[in-house]
Amino acid sequence: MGNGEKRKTDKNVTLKEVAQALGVSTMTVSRAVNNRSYVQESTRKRIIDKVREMGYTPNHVAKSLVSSKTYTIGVIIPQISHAFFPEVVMGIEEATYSMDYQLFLTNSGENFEREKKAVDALRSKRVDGILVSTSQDTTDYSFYNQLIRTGPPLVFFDRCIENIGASCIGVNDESASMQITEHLIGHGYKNIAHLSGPSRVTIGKKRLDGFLSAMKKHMHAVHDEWIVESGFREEGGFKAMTRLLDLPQKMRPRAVFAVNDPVAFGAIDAILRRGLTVPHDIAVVGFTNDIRAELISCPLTTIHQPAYDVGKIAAKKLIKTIEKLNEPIENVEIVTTMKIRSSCGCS
Amino acid sequence: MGNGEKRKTDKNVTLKEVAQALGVSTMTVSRAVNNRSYVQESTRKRIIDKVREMGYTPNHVAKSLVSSKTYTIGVIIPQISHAFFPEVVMGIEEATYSMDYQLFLTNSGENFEREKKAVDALRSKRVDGILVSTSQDTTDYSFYNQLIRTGPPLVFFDRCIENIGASCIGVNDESASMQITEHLIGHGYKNIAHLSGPSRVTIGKKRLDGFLSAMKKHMHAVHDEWIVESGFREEGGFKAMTRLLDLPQKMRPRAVFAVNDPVAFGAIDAILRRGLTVPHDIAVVGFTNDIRAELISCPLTTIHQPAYDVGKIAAKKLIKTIEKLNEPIENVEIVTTMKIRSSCGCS
DNA sequence: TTGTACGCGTTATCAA
DNA sequence: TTGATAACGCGTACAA
Repeated sequence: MGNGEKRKTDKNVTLKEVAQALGVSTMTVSRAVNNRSYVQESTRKRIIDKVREMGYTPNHVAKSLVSSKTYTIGVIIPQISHAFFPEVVMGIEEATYSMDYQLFLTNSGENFEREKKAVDALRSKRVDGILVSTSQDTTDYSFYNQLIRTGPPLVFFDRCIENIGASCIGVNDESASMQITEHLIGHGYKNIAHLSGPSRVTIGKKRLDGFLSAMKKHMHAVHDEWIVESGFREEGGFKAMTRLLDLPQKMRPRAVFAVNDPVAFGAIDAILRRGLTVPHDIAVVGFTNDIRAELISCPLTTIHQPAYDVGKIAAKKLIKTIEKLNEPIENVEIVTTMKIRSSCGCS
Repeated sequence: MGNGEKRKTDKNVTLKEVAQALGVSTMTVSRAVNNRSYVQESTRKRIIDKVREMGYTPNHVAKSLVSSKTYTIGVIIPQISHAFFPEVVMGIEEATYSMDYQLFLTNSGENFEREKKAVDALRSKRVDGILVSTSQDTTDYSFYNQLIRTGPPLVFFDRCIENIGASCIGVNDESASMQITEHLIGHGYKNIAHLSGPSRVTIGKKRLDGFLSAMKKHMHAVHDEWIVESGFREEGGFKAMTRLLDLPQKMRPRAVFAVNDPVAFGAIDAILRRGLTVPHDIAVVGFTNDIRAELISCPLTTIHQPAYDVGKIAAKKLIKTIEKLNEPIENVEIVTTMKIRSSCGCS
């Protein structure tokens, strides 16, 4: 194990070292490096050359300490595995890249404790702002209340806490839910159930409300048993659908609107395992337009959410909030489109 | 525009402020906050209370400046949109979370210039280490050569530059490619083409080599026209397949091994648009086990890459390299499994 | 045009 | 057990 390799020069080159090598002051080097005026062209050139030669890289840690600005934002997402979120992250990344920020990615795994830990870590890292989509068991609004009052700028995306003093970038959840429910109604379905998200999460509440409005508008009864809380994941959809399937035959719904596509997939799985078919026995629609939606054996009718745009707009909004003094607090609803496929039996 | 809202107290509380409020020195507060010894239990208690009351959060920027340690790693991925990478990121996130690091996510978009910019930005942020999967047009090894010599610890994952002084965490690309090619051969296929990744990217080279070895071993001819460079994305797969389909009938391959699943999807698309079918006219196999692989109308035979594990192991390796003095440089090959479905016509 | 002094928030070190 | 001082690398404010 002869170790003939050169020891790595672990220390980074500093302005001062460059300055000493050149016999000028640190400030002159600083000015040259940052393209400030009041540097003679000749010395600037000497300095830039030396900087290259010595492999100097500016130390943003030190810069941040004096400027209390890190050009960094923190992103907290609830589930990397739900395909919607990576696409949101793409949009965020695009915005941060073009505006010269860096992005800390954290994942709460739908767990509020982990979400709080992430917030604390990000604050300690002195991020300039935070982008959050709340976990499904985030209940303690006072946490965000205080964060918004005392912490860095914050923007919610997709899953928001509204009217708490932060902007929210999402989609038209309520009207889209109404639209897709009415689509079912328009094709003759009357007994429609809803696999709902946790009602304390905005999008869960809004999608439920949209569903209920549509049913009410068309004067269709909604039995209590037809609103089943499923969470946001496949397993939850499977379980919730199982409960519906266990209802007495007469009470069983003829169609199901799931709060999102993963839940719809779980529900479809439950239906098929009972030996029933979609949409013949039970029609199913979702919300998201997950990449799998059009590929499954009975392609899923759903609402397309422009995830990339949500991310990009949210990140831009956050950065504007960081950089401008009086950027207004807004609730932005990006418009969705309905994708009609065969799972609703409407074609 | 009445602005009745309270101005946000933008300044963070510092150790010094806590100290002054208590009439002790900064050091004592520092010691108490960091659970060091030599602090009287009574004063520790007073301090902790005050810290809570004033809402103090440690400033990691300042900490990092003195310790030159940021507990932060940078991750550079080539394509967020390829489903493989978000899953890798999940694994990385899991590891960083459990080891108390934060993760900067950057996306090169398969562009080497952007990749270099990302590296520079990460270095300026003084990350403790970097995790890279190279872009498909990364050619300038000297860049990484220098980075490895003068920069922070670096670990490659999936797409590596080997024997350059950094660890590489990937899968058994060559043997798996050989395996899936032999699977085709074993079912009677002789005229097999390969849609290859860029040969300068390790995984492109290795998968090609595995393919060639298998063909050679079974003494099947490989015409030059049957090796078509496709890149790593669907469009590339579509184009490359089109070239194969444009060959004179007698030269047309009977089966195709694509460098990854997106390319296979593009190829299948091209085949179907010609009015041909898979696997009846042309069999197709891929590599990745993308989430869509089993869902498409003719489910894809492919190699399952444990993306989550790749990410988790790579991040752990990097952090060990950061924290230990003499962590060895390794090439880790995680074992894949073949998923046989109908696209190869072997069932 | 260039240089000097100081401070950002924290910790290591040494003194009390 | 506690405190004073210097240092981390840089930029602001001012002086030369």
